[in-house]
Amino acid sequence: MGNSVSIKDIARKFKCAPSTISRALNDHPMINVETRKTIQEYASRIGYQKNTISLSLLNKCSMTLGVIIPSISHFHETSIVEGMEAVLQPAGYLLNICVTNESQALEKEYLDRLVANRVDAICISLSQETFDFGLNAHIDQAIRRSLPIIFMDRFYHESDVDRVITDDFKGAFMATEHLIQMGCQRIAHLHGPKGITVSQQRFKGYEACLKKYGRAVEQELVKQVMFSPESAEEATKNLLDQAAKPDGIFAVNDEVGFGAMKVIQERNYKIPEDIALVGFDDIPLAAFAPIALSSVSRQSKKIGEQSAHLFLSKVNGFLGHQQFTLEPELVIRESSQRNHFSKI
Amino acid sequence: MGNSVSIKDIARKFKCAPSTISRALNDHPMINVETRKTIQEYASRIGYQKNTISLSLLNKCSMTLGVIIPSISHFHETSIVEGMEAVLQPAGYLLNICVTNESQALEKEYLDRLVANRVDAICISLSQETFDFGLNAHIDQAIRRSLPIIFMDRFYHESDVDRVITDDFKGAFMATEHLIQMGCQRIAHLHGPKGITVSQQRFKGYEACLKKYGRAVEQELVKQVMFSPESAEEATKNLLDQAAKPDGIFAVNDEVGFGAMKVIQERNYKIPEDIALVGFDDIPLAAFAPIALSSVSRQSKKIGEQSAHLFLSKVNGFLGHQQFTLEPELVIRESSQRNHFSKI
DNA sequence: AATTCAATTGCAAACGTTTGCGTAATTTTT
DNA sequence: AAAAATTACGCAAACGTTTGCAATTGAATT
Repeated sequence: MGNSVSIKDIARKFKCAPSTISRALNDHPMINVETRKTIQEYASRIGYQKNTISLSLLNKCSMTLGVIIPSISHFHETSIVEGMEAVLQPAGYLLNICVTNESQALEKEYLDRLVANRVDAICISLSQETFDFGLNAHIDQAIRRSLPIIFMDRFYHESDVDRVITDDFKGAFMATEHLIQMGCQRIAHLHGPKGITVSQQRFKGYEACLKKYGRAVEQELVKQVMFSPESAEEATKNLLDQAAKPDGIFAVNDEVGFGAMKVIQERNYKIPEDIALVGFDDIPLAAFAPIALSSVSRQSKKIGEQSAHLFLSKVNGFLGHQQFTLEPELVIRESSQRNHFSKI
Repeated sequence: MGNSVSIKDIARKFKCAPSTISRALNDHPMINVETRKTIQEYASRIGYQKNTISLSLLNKCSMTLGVIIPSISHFHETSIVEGMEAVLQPAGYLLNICVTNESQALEKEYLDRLVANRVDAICISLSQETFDFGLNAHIDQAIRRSLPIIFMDRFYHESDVDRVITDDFKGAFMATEHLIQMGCQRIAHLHGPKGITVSQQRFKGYEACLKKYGRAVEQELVKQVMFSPESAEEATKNLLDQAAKPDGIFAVNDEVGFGAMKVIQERNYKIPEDIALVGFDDIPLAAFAPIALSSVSRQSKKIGEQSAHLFLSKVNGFLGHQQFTLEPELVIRESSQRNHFSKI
């Protein structure tokens, strides 16, 4: 930091102008080949490292992408980060990652800080607070200063915006349809917390699918859960305590699916014969479950990759907005594959 | 980026010097209260945002911490990031997160880039390649230019270095001792990939504990696994196929513990009565397992917090190196609590 | 009315790098 | 040998901000 060597220091050493050093280090054509060699050797010997801060100031680009996400503790978010990094590392970019914990206030503060740091763009998954109450003023302001904003998962304004999302509705639809095709007559849904976007989308997909097949949503087959084991287990117990039990369960995510599986097994029901089970997110542990858990993949890594590509295209001067909706993918495993054993 | 408004622009607008604007915006005492108000109002109206890049250049500090980690897909690493952010957000710092995928080459490149960006310090968990082959030259060089380097998990040089780690050896020891106290006579270990540091540390803890209780490591009770479901299941099957079966299993991590649990249940052994099971890392899903999985917590979040505090202390001028070793914590759940049911 | 003092504001340098332009030195061409 | 062209390097401005010091203004003191 304080004591790092600069181009000026090297210039003093060689009694020449800083510009000469700069040109030597950057292989400028108009430089004597001998001088260049001498300077380059000296620079690498003392471990000179270009100060990119001054370059950012000069070029008005920081080679940094700001990433604002509500959380970083789930497979989905870390996969997004992995996807971004895979694309942006080779392109020479760094990532500034900010976690908002679904708080609008923090999101606002981070956004300001990233703007102050002049990141080249921001990829954001809106906090629940921002999303629910439409508190977009800070985002709008950022867009107005023509900072590229790329939305992931949660967004607003259908058309005038860059975004990369997966179709949660469709994923839920697919999961439910799959259960129907496996012969399930009474399909329950473990509904996520009301306030959370994915909960709502996934319920709607479930609802729409039932409707398509001429079935109605039965209140007693929809139980709301928190994203905690206790909650998932309790809700499943309630489901199984009812007179008319479900023979299929679509869980809002894999964690909840795990809780359901636990209770189902404790009650000695067979999965998938008695009750078929499908989760969501396709976390790595889904395959590790006692009965490998069927799940819907959100293509999380692809969201990161696609967002990064969108960013690069904007850096390279692409004008106009781009919108990508990635297809969810149903991964069928033991927990719902009813012909699994009979086939063998 | 290109079109953002600067202090000079505002100065032109008010026909005064940039320094006046600067002082007004920073509440400098030697400024007319009227001027200040006018300027501040105008600035906030047009959404002026200070360019911190120029400040970084001037103050030789970027208010950014570089974080280099081998992976970001596990609970451990994301918790570290969470812990850091919790401490550093209020302090006004941003995080540059770089994922090396255990590659020394990438680690090197990221390190260079972070140095070029003049981050105020780097928190690093060495890549396996760097660690195994002692390819520390790039790290040493960074240290020599007096950039603060804080090691997490993997480090070298016992004393001349800042580091925050958890005692994996001790954690493994505790897990094994717990199984012994639960009355297990034949304790197996599902050993992680040979090359990985945690595998080695955890095996050593297992070994040392057995030794303390006058038992030897039995080759046929130690099976090596990859961190994949298939591998964990296969190894467990091998264990259970043997004539002398284990009555306790210490798995190198929770994912492997899940695989083991699956096979044990398939074979209709009872957990924990027939076979007690302990994992490692205490991932959130451990509590969701069909039989809630006992596990050793690495205090991942605390690693992040402590590293952040260490960083702040160095920023504030603390000289000399600091070394923290956090205590692992054994979380006992159903899978190993043998008096669990009898007590009720 | 001359002088001192305080209150505001301006000037310029600094941070590290790049780059267009000018200029000197050297070589080539007439 | 003079003119032109080429080569290699230096100068200075620019990016946006802060800050010590100088300068200006006006008021208060002698």
